[in-house]
Amino acid sequence: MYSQKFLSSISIDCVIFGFHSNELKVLLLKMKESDGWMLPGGFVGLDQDLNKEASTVLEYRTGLADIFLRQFYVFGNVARAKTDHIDHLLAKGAIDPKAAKWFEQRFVSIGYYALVEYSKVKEPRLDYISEACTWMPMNELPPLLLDHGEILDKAHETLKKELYSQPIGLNLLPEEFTMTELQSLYETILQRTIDRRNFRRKMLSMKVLGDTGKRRTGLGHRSPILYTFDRAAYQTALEKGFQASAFF
Amino acid sequence: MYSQKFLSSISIDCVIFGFHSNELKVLLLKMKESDGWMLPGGFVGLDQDLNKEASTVLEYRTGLADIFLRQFYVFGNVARAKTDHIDHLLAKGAIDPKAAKWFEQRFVSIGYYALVEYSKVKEPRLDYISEACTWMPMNELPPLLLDHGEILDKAHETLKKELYSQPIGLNLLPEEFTMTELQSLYETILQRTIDRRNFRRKMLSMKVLGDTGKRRTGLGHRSPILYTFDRAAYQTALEKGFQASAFF
DNA sequence: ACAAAAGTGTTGCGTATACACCCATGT
DNA sequence: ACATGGGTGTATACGCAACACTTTTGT
Repeated sequence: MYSQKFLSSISIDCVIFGFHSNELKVLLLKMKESDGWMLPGGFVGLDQDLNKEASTVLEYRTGLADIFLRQFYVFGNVARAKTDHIDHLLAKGAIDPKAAKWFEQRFVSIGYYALVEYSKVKEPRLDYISEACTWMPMNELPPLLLDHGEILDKAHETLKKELYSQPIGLNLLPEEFTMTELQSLYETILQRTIDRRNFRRKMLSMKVLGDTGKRRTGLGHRSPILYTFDRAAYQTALEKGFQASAFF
Repeated sequence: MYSQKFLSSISIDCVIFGFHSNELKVLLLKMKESDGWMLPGGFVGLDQDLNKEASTVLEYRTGLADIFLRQFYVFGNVARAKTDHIDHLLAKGAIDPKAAKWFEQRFVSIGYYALVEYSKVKEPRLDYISEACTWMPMNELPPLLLDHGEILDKAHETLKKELYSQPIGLNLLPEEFTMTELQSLYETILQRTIDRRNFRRKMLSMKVLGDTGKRRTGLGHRSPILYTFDRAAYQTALEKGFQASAFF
């Protein structure tokens, strides 16, 4: 049973962001026998490191390993554990009654957010209490169960902040992309427009982009340059961060 | 017993920062029957909110309520729970053997850091396994048990980062202070020197300082102006943050 | 008078912002 | 040829960084 395999009272919730057709999307689970959606999550194996377990959840859902994944907040209010929907699931037979005790307990949930390349995720995997696992656009989110709406908001807020001190995009875009696509990603996350020319200058000054020499053709206009991320430079920028000393 | 009162597997560790005689200090517990020191911490009551419980720990140790207190990271590696020192404490009789099971379990610990006004903390309170609770300077830390050294480092690192996007000082300085004292706090946290004139200009431009009209006298030189924080402005700056849009 | 720290202003430089024109491509 | 988006440059403003002299106070 659960209690012999997992640490009790602790859960992990993952906000998995993807970017597709100019929209920021999140991977959500549609629960069986319920109108509500949830964030994919899991529990912590008795002999597993916490962060490792979070990437296991991620890998299970997306099939992707070595992905940008980061803790952003711990949700530990008593009130978050209104288990109405668990009762509902039990009543409907979606959860094994023997596991009821486990699911009815109060959980302190550690929130992680991940950035993944939309196109690399093939068929998000289901578990036995979910009837669907799909990308949902951030703009038109379905109703979320428990406090998952709040968790999602906080993740988005964190992502916005991180954008200012770190490069972002390596994990969200395909291998090769145009400057406009990169800008579109930034605009989507920040929810505002950015001047094209200034954006380009700023990005190039970061020295994390490599020009592939190639161009994307077939559009009804001038062919844009295809860029890649310079992995080494990107990694350095991630670790060191920007503008940490742009003060005093 | 513990397991009837607290969520299992979860602990809270608090890094409580204070500032005194130009040194950044941390409140640490000296353990009975051991050479090691620990961060003050606690567990989460079954019917208590997580953040609330963290401020309970803080209040218990310092006697202060309504203090700057923030989550900064969750420490959840399996390896962090080397319980050698627990065995030691048990052997020495410092822990009730009936509680052994509780203390021997693996904990995932939620790290909080707090900023408190050194002079407001009278006698840090002890518990039954600590023989001392005192302010220790960050520069000359004693040996810490478990992964508490790592936790402390991460807290300090976080504090440094936050300094760039938020005002800091309201919780660390006395009600009235000179510009030099404020600068000294910043220099101590950042571990570097700052130009006096630039610092003053920057601080005043933040509009969070109020001139009390008073001056500190009795020093062998020109009497410096005493400032206070404008609480309302400070609070706004905390919530909104600085330079969030100093990019694009 | 002297020592020690506080108060004050200016200049340069780099970076963010605002803004407009020409270029390449597919239809 | 034309429409559509891509590529490029310049001028301005603001903020950070560097830097030196005068003022106040206690001894």
